[in-house]
Amino acid sequence: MKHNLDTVKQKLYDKDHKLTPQRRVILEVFTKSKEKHLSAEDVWGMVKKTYPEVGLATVYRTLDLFAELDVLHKMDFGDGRGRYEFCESEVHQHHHLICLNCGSVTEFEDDLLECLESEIEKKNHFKILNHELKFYGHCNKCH
Amino acid sequence: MKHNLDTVKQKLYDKDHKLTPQRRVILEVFTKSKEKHLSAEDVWGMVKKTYPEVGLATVYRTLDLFAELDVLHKMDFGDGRGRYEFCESEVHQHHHLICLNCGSVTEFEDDLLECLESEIEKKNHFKILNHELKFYGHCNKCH
DNA sequence: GTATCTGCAAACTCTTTGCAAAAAC
DNA sequence: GTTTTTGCAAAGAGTTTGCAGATAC
Repeated sequence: MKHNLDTVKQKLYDKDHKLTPQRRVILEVFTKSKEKHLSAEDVWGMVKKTYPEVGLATVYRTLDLFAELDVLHKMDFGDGRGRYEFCESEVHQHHHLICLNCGSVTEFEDDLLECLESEIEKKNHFKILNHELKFYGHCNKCH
Repeated sequence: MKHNLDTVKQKLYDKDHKLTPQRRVILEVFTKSKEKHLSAEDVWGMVKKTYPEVGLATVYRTLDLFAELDVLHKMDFGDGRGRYEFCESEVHQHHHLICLNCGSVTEFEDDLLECLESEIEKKNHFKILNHELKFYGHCNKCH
């Protein structure tokens, strides 16, 4: 699932939403930023560079909307603010190593959980839609 | 690691904290409540039944303190409020199935991750202190 | 032209903090 | 007696909402 302007436009129109310059710029921020896990305030700061009059409320509303359309994925690293990144797939995200000292977030991929899921689903009568695995500890800079 | 009044008392005294009636009652709430994942407001509601004049700030401060002493473990289920439960072990907590419809939280145990950890530590130069695994989906009531 | 979207300010929720009085030891 | 702890009220952070004007199509 690769998101470009056209696929997002389509998703918006499918649900009677419009493509506004604000939404376009917010989307651009995510394609261009090298930091992946952006908070609303982060996004706002970057959007204002090309669109200074944008409101923070618009950023929040847009991030919400994009999360609803499965364009962005909302995460929580326990620091009291939501973080957003592009949805990797329809189903599962990758996982995160979170440094308790400096707060840095590293990603890693793993398929081990997939095989666990069907077992857990059966045992608990629970339909799994997504999973989230986080390791907390100290990164190589903070040893 | 089983926490009773005496072990907690010891932990408090070890760090020059005092055992107050408020702290005693808050601890009791966790031993007596059948719902395990309590928010500060939850705890406050239950504490007030036996100690009506307690302040919410005291509850927050006590939960913080207990988390620092590894008596309680603070969690986050993505609903914008912190949740607390007894620490299961010095190292790792169990994991959670979170229903996206009704918000119910079920627990499950699994040791599969333990074997993953040393591999991840080596590959990423990351010292893992704790991990957190959550499955989001629909519980048996909400199918 | 009409429904959606925006910016602003105000409201809201959860949590933290400053302070003087109270309590633990 | 000293230090920690408490309750209160006020402040703080992050997020949401109501509304009138603006914009996409």
